[in-house]
Amino acid sequence: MKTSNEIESCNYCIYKKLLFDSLNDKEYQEVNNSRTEHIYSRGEIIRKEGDPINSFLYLRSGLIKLYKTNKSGKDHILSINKPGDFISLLSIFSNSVYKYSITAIEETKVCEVELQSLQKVIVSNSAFALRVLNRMSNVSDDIIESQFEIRQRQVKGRIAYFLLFLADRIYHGREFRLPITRREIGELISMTTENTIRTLSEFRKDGIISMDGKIITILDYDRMQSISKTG
Amino acid sequence: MKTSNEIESCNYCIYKKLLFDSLNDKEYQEVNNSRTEHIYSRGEIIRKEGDPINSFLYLRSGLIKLYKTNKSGKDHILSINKPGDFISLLSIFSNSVYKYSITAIEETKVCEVELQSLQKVIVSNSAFALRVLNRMSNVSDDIIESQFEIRQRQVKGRIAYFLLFLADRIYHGREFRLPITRREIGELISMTTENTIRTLSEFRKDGIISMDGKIITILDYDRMQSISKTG
DNA sequence: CGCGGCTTTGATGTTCATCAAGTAAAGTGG
DNA sequence: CCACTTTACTTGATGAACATCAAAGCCGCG
Repeated sequence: MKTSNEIESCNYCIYKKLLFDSLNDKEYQEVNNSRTEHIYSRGEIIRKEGDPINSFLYLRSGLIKLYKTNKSGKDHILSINKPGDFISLLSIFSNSVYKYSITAIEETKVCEVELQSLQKVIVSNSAFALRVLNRMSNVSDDIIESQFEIRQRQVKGRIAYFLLFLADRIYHGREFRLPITRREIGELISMTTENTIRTLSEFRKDGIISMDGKIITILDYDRMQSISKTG
Repeated sequence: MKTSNEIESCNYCIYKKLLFDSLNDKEYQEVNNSRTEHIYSRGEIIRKEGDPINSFLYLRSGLIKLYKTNKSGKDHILSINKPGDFISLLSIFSNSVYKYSITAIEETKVCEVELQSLQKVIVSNSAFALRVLNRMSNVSDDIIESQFEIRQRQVKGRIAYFLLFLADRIYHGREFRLPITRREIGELISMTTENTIRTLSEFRKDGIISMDGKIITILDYDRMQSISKTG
């Protein structure tokens, strides 16, 4: 992890509109003065389940995964998040430690604001508080939603759902580089690595996707959607 | 649904300590004046996915299920909640409609506070706001936690996990009446009704539980725990 | 260059869903 | 309150979906 010496201005940050718009100058200074920026490279752990929470984190650029590790040491990915999503969940108000681990799956820039400063501003500015809550609850709701969608499908449908998630919500295009390994896809959709690979290969053989290592192109979008719905 | 004419005092309510303790007299009046009580009998729908949110709900007595219905019409239960848990999720601050359906699975008393009153008090009293958030985020976190636990087990482990949940967290004893049907257990643990029944029967044959209709007694608690862990 | 993690495919067996068919229990209308 | 209808429960048989084990090629990195 690298901490930037020169802090970037928030003027062009997506969070400017999403969040900080409702702050007055003094409040903004309070937040900004306690704000630091950190850059994590692919694979670096940002926070571990059980780490103490003493700051509020949001993702400025890059991509992260939220996951939990079970007693056997197996990871289960809860969600993949992009800029605009919060990293900190609501636990920052209730739990003293992180309930989930967070790892960068691409080079990722994270903004960190000390919890004390955030709380000060939240108490004084209820419009801001509402926005923070709003965003945080979205993260939880999205996790619950996607788990709901995953659990009612079988392998093919799960893979299709995941590929469409990447195409539509993350990369906004039909060709992209898989940000995670095939093992991790398995950890996300609750399947073994082998079956994940087998299903991707089937999609390739059936002409639904083309695949070159991690580069995936969705060739038949309609069929993919149909598999995601029915599978 | 029956609406009580005489509103009960909050003095002996569990939420008194959990929530309303931090309110001053004026704030308490604000909340209490807009508060109504409703009694739902077993099976009655309290809110449906998509219903507009215009109040804040909490469970005073009884038992409810939170669930979502998929496009094929199949229900998936997200959680079972008891008094002390909130019914309203964080969506009350962000979404205008319920994201989950809520149904009483036992005779249930629900307190309802108009959203406007709640928001007024939240803005004026940050200690109260924090407590509300706290409780609400717990509900989301619990859903995510239990889905995480369920998805890494197979049938026997899932059933064992669920029975231990009932014994330890809901009924605080080894003998209890199943609050939901076997089909609903399937909807909760993502299994078919038949396999749910078969597994319960196996547990009975193996002397781990005894079963008389909906009455379950856990005979061998240790073995049940071991199945929940390893299965 | 070699080691470890990732990827791939095949063979095999287990777990689970589906279908079928019947009993029991619970709710409903006359 | 009883006949009727629906829903819940149960068991067995069968096949599909999936995990596991095994073995080998690939790739990146120190």
